[in-house]
Amino acid sequence: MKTSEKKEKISRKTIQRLTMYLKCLEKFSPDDYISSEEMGVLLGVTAAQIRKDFSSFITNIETCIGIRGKGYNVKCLYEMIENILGINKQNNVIIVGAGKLGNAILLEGDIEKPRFNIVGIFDITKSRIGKEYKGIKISSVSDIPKIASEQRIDMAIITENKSIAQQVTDIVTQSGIKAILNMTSLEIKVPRDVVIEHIDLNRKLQELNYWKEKAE
Amino acid sequence: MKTSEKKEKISRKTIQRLTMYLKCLEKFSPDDYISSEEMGVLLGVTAAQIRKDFSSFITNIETCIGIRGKGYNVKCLYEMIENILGINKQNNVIIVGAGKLGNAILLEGDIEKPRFNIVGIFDITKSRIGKEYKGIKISSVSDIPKIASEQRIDMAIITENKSIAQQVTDIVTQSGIKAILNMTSLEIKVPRDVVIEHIDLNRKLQELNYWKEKAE
DNA sequence: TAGATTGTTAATCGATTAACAATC
DNA sequence: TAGATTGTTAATCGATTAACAATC
Repeated sequence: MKTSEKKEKISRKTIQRLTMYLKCLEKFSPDDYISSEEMGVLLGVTAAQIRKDFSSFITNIETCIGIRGKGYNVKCLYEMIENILGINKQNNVIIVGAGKLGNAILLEGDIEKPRFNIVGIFDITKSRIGKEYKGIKISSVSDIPKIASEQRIDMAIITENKSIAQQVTDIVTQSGIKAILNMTSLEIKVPRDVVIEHIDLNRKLQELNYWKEKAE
Repeated sequence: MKTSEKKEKISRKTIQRLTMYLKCLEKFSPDDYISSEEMGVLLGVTAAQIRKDFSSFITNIETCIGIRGKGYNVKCLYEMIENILGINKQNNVIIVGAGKLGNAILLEGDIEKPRFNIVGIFDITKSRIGKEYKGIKISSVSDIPKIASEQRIDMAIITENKSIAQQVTDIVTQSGIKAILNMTSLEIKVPRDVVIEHIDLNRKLQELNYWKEKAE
C-alpha cells in the first residue's frame, strides 16, 4: 500500500490513546511480547478497547501485528504507532517566546530529542535577542519568515506573553508553519489550514478542582 | 436544595466545555445576555450542545438560568458554572519544583489570581531553598507535611525533575493534598483518593503531529 | 493437541444533534 | 401579539464493551 493512500479516519480519542500506548511500550524491551490484556491492566483501559484501537489501522497499513496466542511484539507495535502518528522521523520545532516558560521548555522540558528537534528560539524583546541557551541563540521573531524559508519547520510552540501571543502567531503562520502548540492563556486564532493545540493551565486547574470536589 | 446533596453526574466532556464557556464569558459584560446560538458560533459548538450541557445542572441547583426569547445573563451563567466547578472560592496551590518550569509558572504562568492562590513553592535541591520569588520563599519539600497541616492546601502542581517526581509526589499525597497537576513527563502514580491530571508536552506534540499530517 | 490471545462482529452504552412545544 | 430562544424529548451518531470464531 502506498503511503499516499488516504488513511481511514481515526477518532481523536483513539489518537490520544495511541500516544499513551507508545509511552507504555517504552518501558518494555523491543523483543518482548505484550497482550492487550496486560497492557489494559497497566493503563486502566479494557483489552477490547486496545484491540479495537489497533484494528482501525491493521487493515490500512501492511505491517506486522499481533500474534494470536502470544500478543504483540513491542518493537513492531511501537513502530506501527509511530508510523500512524507520523513521528517516525525528525520534526523541527521552534519555540516562540524566550521568557521563563520558553526557556524552561527548551532546557528542562524533556522534549523527546531526535523526534522533536528544537532548531530555534525567538523573542520580540530586543534585550533577549542574541543570548544563547544550550547552543541555540535567541533570534528576533521578525526573522522567522526567513528561517522558515531556509529550512523545514514542522511546529511552533508559543510561549510568548499573552499580550503579544496572537501577533507572533500571525508571523508564524504567515511563514508557512502549519502546526502550533499554544501554551499561553490566550485563545489564539489561526487560519483554517493550520492545526493548533492548546495547553491552558487555568482550564486544567478548573477541571482538576471539579474532580477533586466530586471525589470528596 | 442543600449544596450537600449529591450532584448528578456530568461527563468529562461537559466539564471540559464548561471551562471553555467560562473563558468565553469573560469577554462579555456581566449585564449582557448571550444566546446559545451566539456562544456556539464563537466556540465552534452547536447551540443544542450548549443548552444540553446547561440543562444537566439546571434541575439540580436552583439558580437563575436562561430566559426564553432573550438568552442567558452573563453574570448569572458565569457564577453558575463557577459554582459547578467549585471555583467560586479561593484555592490554595503549591508548586513543587523550583526549577525553571516551576519558576515560569509562578512568575509568568498567568494563573488566575484570587481563584488559584499560590501559597508556596518547594524544592528538594538544597541550593535553591531559601531564595525568594515574588515574595514567596522556596522551602524544602520536607516541609510540605508541616505546612499542609497548618493551612488548607487544595492542589499541588508538580514541576520537579522527572527523576524525583514520584518521590516528591508521595510526600505531597502523604500530607493529605488531594489534587495534583502533573507537569512532568513521568506517569506519576497516586493513591485512589487523590485526583490527578497530566500535562504531557511530548504526548501533545505527538497528537499535534498526527493532525498536521492528516490535514496535509 | 491444548491454551492463549487475536481480530472482528454484534450489542450496549453514551454523547450529540434535530426538532419543537413552552414561554419570555 | 410576534419574534426569539429556551429547555427537553426523541433520533442519530459514535464509541466502548462483550463475546467468540479464528488461529498461533
